Amino acid sequence: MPELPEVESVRRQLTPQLTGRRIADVWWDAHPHARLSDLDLAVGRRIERIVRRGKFLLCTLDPTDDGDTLELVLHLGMTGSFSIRPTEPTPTGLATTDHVRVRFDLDDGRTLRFADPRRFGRASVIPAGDYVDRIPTLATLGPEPLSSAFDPAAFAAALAATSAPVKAKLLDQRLVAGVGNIYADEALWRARIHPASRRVGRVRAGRLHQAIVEVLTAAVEREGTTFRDYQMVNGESGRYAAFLDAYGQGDRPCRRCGEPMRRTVIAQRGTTYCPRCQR
DNA sequence: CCTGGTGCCTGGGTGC
DNA sequence: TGCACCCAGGCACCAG
Repeated sequence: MPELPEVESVRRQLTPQLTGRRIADVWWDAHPHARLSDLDLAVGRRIERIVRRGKFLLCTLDPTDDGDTLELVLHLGMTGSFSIRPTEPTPTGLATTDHVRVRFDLDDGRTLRFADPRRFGRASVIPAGDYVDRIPTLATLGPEPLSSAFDPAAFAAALAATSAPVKAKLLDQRLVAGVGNIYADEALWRARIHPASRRVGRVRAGRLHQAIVEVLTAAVEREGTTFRDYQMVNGESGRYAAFLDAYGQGDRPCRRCGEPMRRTVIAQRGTTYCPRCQR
């Protein structure tokens, strides 16, 4: 379940490996449900830089001979991961046994492999910045939580504007970008807000804003959380799992008050919270 | 527009 | 041991 800290960790590992490299060849999975499109357009292009927006990785490609600027958009979904290894001398397509969905053969004898067992990830080449038509979620993405664009007053106003459970709003990506199930539970625990709460006033919104920033900052420092599937480009695990206070702690006492943590379902997502100190 | 519900996908776990 | 079933969840899509 790669969320902002995990995707940021992947970006930091990919950037020195891929920046300046030219994509010599691309192989990809023709599965009918694969969320892969126009990857052939990346052939011959050089990767100029990689930025992250929410849970998306955006790779800017150098202009084509026709002067078009394209962008490679990557999303890890639930189970996506990247690895870099020497290009196989005899290309045989994809190694489907380990769920490789895309192979980007680079100009330096190495291959970037995108594996994704559950096929929830995506990889698309689009005209740079053309999100409204191609990737609506990216077009309506909320502010980056670890930037000055994440404004407490605007966040409070957005929380007050609608009546869905606060956890659903955190998962929505339009109020704030990059928060998924793990860090939603963590931030709500830290802010002492019940995940099903439909009314979050200014004071609690301020606490939640601060909790989101703190939790994501701490998780980025630990290179994210490895709970099940996520791993980094180098195959290592994120180290934040040992610091989780809420997510996956359904059988433990609350680390703040000792009350047994409770597990429920909110917004169709498994949700763990403390019934005593999250009101 | 807002909200909640379903489906997509597959490995791993559970219960019989 | 085998097998049916269910669950994990980011996002697209749909209905009310």
